[in-house]
Amino acid sequence: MKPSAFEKGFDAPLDLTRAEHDALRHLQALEVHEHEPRVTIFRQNARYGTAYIVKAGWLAEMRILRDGRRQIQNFRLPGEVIGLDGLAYSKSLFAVMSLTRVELVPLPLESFEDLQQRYPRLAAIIFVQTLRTEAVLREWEVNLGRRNGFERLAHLLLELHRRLSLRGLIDDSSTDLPLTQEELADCLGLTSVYVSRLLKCLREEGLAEIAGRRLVIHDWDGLRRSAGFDPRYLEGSA
Amino acid sequence: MKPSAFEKGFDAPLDLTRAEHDALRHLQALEVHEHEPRVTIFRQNARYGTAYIVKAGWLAEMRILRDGRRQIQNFRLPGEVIGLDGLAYSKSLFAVMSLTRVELVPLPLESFEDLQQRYPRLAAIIFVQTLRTEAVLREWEVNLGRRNGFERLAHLLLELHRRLSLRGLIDDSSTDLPLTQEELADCLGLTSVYVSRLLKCLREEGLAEIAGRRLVIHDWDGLRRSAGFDPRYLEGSA
DNA sequence: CGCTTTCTTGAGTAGATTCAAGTAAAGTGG
DNA sequence: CCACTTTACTTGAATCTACTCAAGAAAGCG
Repeated sequence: MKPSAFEKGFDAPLDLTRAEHDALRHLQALEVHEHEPRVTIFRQNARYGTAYIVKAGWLAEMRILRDGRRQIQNFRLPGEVIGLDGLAYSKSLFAVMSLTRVELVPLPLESFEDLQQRYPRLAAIIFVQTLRTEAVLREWEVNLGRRNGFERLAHLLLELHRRLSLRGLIDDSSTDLPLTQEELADCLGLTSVYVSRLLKCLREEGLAEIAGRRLVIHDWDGLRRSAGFDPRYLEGSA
Repeated sequence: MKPSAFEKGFDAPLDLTRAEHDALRHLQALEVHEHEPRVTIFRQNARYGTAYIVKAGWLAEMRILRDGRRQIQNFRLPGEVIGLDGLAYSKSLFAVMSLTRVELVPLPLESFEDLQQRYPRLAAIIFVQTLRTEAVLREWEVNLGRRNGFERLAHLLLELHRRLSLRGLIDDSSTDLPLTQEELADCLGLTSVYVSRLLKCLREEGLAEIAGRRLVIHDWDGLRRSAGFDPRYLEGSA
């Protein structure tokens, strides 16, 4: 059977045994929660119950400040886990929202120690994934702190393309990009007005363009250079 | 015996058994590496060997871009672990530098699975710490992306104060702050010139001041309000 | 005590914001 | 299927936050 994007996310760090694969399949078979696009999965400050493995779809993790300012902290794509921080905090520090239709496989936190016992390598994979997430957050810090608007946007588009492509979710040269300019702005620490101007720049310089909710990268190498993009933080343990 | 800052870092999430305490003590007794201030502990892009538990001192984790721009991604204080990302990446994505004299206790990565076997709760604590680190990085993203210079600086000072205080490292109302304005700027995504001006603001408004490498917070509550600081991301599983 | 690094302050500038108005695109209901 | 409403995007002009350049003061170091 061809591995799904869901399984690819888990396969990346270690090769799984049959039993581990079966455990994953079993989880999926048991129960899958579906949600519409733009639905809140975890509310900020709400108590955690269970975590979920993303089986399909895109999600965004975000913080909203009291005056309405919003910062998107990360995306979650198939094969990644949301709500794991319930292991360290009883109330969520950020919100999670679906960007597309999503399918989520529950991974109850109470049974996490059990998982650690029965499938230590699955637990290890989740730990490694957490470290990968950390690397992404660190890259976003660099993006927000030390790159200008143009570089930030270029970098984000390259990251998304790479993350999707690693999961086999790129059909052709263009990709579905279910983000408004407002949301892009909230990833980049910019305003939507300025993102619109930056996209125009990218288009005019023939680097990339977003049209009809799809992203097309025309000049991969030029884009990489102008973003200072180095994909190693997204790759396996290479 | 009074728990050291080192042990406090590990105590926070779970109470340790005697055996686990002994394991920690044993590690410390075995070998402690000391380093001078402003020394590179991990070079960017270098291969990982071992991780270290910080026993004493401050460190900074940072990324340097090709043109010299620098972003400090996080600090590491006693009780925290550096170099853990060696479990997910073979080459380090960022550099780690000592800010003060530091004492480091080696935690070899090859023996990590062993640790997981023999002391699963120590491994669990390290996992929870990793999730806490993630929360700090997320807060820095918010700081960099959606707060202005004044708020960013105020927020950082409050975070540092809190993190030190949780480890029992605040002597009186003032704290040692081994950071140049250049380094503060590289945490905040600003320039050192502007940080100097912002510090003047803080001083003039009677909120806080840095003098002679020490931080004094005069108006805790005013500072909290102007930073929008909510310390929950630093606390236990409350 | 001289040398270097760090900090301060001023003046001019640029990257990004705000405000505002208009256009295009996407839903919604008759 | 079309008129209506709403949401998303584009563009211009004015403004501001934070930067650059520069030069002098203060502090740390050998």
